[in-house]
Amino acid sequence: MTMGSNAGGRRRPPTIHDVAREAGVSRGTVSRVLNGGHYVSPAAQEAVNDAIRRTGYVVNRHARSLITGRSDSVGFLLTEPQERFFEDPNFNVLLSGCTKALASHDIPLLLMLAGTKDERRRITRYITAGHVDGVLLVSSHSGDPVAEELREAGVPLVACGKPIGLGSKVGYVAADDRDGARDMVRHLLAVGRRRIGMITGPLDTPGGVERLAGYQEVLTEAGVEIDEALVVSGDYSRASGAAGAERLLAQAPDLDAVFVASDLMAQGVLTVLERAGKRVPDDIAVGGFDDSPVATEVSPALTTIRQPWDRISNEMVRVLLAQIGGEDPAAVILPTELVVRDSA
Amino acid sequence: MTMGSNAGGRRRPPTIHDVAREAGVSRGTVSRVLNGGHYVSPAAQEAVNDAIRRTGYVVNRHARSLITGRSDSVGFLLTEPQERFFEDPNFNVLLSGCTKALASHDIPLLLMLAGTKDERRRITRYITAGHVDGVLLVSSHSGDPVAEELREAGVPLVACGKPIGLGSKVGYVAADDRDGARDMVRHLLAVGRRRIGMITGPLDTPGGVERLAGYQEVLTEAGVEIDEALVVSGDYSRASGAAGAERLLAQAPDLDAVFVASDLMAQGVLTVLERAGKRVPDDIAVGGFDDSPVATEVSPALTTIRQPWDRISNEMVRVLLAQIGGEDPAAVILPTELVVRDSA
DNA sequence: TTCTCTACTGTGAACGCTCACAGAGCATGG
DNA sequence: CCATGCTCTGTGAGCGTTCACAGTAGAGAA
Repeated sequence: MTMGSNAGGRRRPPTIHDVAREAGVSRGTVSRVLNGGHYVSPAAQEAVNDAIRRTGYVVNRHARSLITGRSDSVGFLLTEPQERFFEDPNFNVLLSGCTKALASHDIPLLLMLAGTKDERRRITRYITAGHVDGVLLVSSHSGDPVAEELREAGVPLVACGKPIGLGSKVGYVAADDRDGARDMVRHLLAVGRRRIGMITGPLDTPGGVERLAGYQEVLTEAGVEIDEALVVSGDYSRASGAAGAERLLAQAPDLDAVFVASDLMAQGVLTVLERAGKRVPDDIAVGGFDDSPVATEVSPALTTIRQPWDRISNEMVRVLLAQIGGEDPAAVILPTELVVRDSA
Repeated sequence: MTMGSNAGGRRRPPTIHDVAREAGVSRGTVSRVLNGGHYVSPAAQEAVNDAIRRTGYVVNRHARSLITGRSDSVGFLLTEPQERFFEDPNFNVLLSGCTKALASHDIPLLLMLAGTKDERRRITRYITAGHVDGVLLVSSHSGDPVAEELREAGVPLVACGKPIGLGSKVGYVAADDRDGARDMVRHLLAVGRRRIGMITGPLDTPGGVERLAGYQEVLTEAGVEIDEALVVSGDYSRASGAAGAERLLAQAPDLDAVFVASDLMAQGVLTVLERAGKRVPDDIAVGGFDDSPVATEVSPALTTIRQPWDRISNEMVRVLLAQIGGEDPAAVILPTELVVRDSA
């Protein structure tokens, strides 16, 4: 234990050379041990590992990157209007999931927020210069200029949710929105509801469109007439959920259930219903989407569709690393799960 | 415009050598232009800048870091139980504020989440190996082993909120919790309340302690007797706010105001009060703390204490960069602001 | 003139690593 | 016996930058 507790001025850290000398082998052998250990004798292997432990050696990533051309880091890029995502608890789950999945590969995550035009320019420049090996993208909007530019530059890219307007050269991971919506509406039918309204997500995003499609499909299958007045659109935010509920109550007083495309909106809906004197689920059943933390914090607890955020983040990382490794971009659709609680 | 739109396989990017040749100067001169431009003639300056623009040159940070020993990147380290922070909208504001403040210095932020023991080990290793120049720390708990180890290794460190148990070698930036609490309680007194309860934050954190101290100070000054039954403790979460409100109502039915140490808890309080048939603010005034997004989403909108999160993140970055530059760790206390809305 | 000082420029030498290559040792097969 | 192949090891070069140093030119002072 000659290392450590050297408070203040840091001393020069051991290099691969020091390890080689300590282990009685050459730099090349140490390097081979560090990178998988192929073509290394067991004896050398052990000697090197011992030496690494004794010296407290940690690879200098800059030197490695300089020669390999890889940075061994990836960017997490958010080009959405940030308020929307930062308000959304799912975003944090996604971000932390990706961070941890990457950490297990010893790859740091660089957070990149593209708000202003200046930031967009800077970030594009940073990424295309090769300072990260690939990018995890959160941007459901169509025609995202940053994403488009990165795609053209050939940067490995994996989006969360199916991206609009980007070609086939980007991978993506998404929950099966349509199937989730189907499950929820089937459940509402199963508990005896017939006048089922819906508050959709933004309809310029695939997620928003798919959830609406699932809703319509099941009703059609069940022979329930689709009433235009029962569908209003929102943007996933609490406020838009409240607004949607008010419109819905006005347009269709005989509503007996509502499928809300996000839990956050559902929270707004519950507030409005309570104020309007409607009991949930007795008078009106409410189904959410996401299974975000708020689902269990509201009263009654939300029946909702769980998006497998942990799996989504893991898959995003897996697909991105594969893509960095030279594989073709993959599209992954993950199953959702109906979570029945008190609201429906 | 010979660059760009080279879809697929990236070509070798221009180096400082290419720029030098293009500008008709030496590598050294280009390097000097890149690093502040001292001791460079205006003519050379211009020639180099032109050449940079023509070639689309971007510095190779790995090569630079290899020789300077700096990484020109900083870590954002979260050692708290993550749920607590990820649930808190302020955390996102802090994170995005730091990211942007750093971006304006062209310094990437590496997100580091220390949950499991394995992650803690990995992160400590990563940081002490010098892969980041400094660390922005979110960890109000006392006796944080990761932070302690980093401090001992001499890593520049700036905490958000006054850290407990860390020596004077770490900088920190905090809001003036005590003063904020004083302002709120004075306001409650000013609107005629006398039986003022409090739901505190965690009392093993300076923030929690300070807010309680401010509450007690003002009541004492005002000659109001401090009643033990009027103070219950929470942990900043919605659920603990609700629980606190229930205890408070049981212990002190004549309560006419309550100062809640976070907006999130206040949200829980409002729910309980509504259910108990208490009108806010008529029967009971509610004061929050943070001015987080929920403050305006609940009804009635919360009167609260605004923490200057944008300034906090900017200051954290400023202090950290100064510390990396060799200055001594600084402690910065920023003023809070009373925001009067409907709940008190 | 000559000497000094300042402003500017170019030139190796690093930084710590990986990679290609050469070569050693050993077994196998003809 | 050499030829061939395999496993393993060491060596030199080079990744793209900064830094220390040497050196040039011109201005000003002695």
